[in-house]
Amino acid sequence: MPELPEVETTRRGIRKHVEKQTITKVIIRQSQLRWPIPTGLSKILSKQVIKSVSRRAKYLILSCDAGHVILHLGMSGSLRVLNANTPPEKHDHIDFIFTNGQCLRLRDPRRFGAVLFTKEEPTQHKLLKSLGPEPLSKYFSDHYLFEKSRKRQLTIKSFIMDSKIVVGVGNIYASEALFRAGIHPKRAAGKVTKEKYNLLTTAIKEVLKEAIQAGGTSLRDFTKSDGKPGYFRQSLNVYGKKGEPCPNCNKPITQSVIAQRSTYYCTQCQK
DNA sequence: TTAATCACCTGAGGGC
DNA sequence: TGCCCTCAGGTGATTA
Repeated sequence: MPELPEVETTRRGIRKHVEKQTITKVIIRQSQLRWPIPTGLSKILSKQVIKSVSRRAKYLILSCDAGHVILHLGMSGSLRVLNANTPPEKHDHIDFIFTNGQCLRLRDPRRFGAVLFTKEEPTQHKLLKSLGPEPLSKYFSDHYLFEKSRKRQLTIKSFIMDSKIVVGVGNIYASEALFRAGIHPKRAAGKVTKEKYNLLTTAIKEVLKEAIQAGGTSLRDFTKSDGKPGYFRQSLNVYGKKGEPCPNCNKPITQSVIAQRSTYYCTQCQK
């Protein structure tokens, strides 16, 4: 399931194959994703050169002179670069065909992903303009989180998963970062101390950096752009480890549901 | 304004 | 082996 490290891994994987390539056409097999793929996309992108592949939060942005393609991988999406003659398989919804005979292919079994197009600056698109800072940027700090959290009653886990606060912290990495920082996931965000936010900020940055270096976390659905799995799963301390001993104190890991999401934590180490 | 819940979708896995 | 049910999860929309 793609979170920020998986999206960044994908961006790095496809970038060298896609940048400076000229699109000949776009083949849409299934337009009903999270939102319908814009009609006329093939005509708009025909003969366009992809100038850059960038990322904002979990959105990938393919930029060309005509505008910007905004891609979201949703829950189960993956992008691969392969020969355009490779027969599509089930759930291969869209191909961007290039003049060099290659194509960029989106597969998304659960169809929670999205393919959108905008002529405006992508950061001003309605989906992107209200997003919080990138967690690995200098704008994401303990001071920022502390100030944003004052008087907030929601749980700290929901708080750090709110993309208006900070982008890219999904369910897996929220559990892992809170464990590293020693913060109970059900604690009210407004009750967390400045010192704990310092630990949490560091933990979020660390866990995301490590996951990017490992090529993401492969659970059920995620493979990298080369089709290989990511390896950060081997570094998870609590996620998916209900009943297993805590790596710090050996007390069994607890699972409960917070904001409709499975949450894993140690009641001994996280207060 | 804030917080909680719903809806979308399909594959995996468990129970029978 | 096959069927049925539950669970998983990102995020915008809706509701309270």
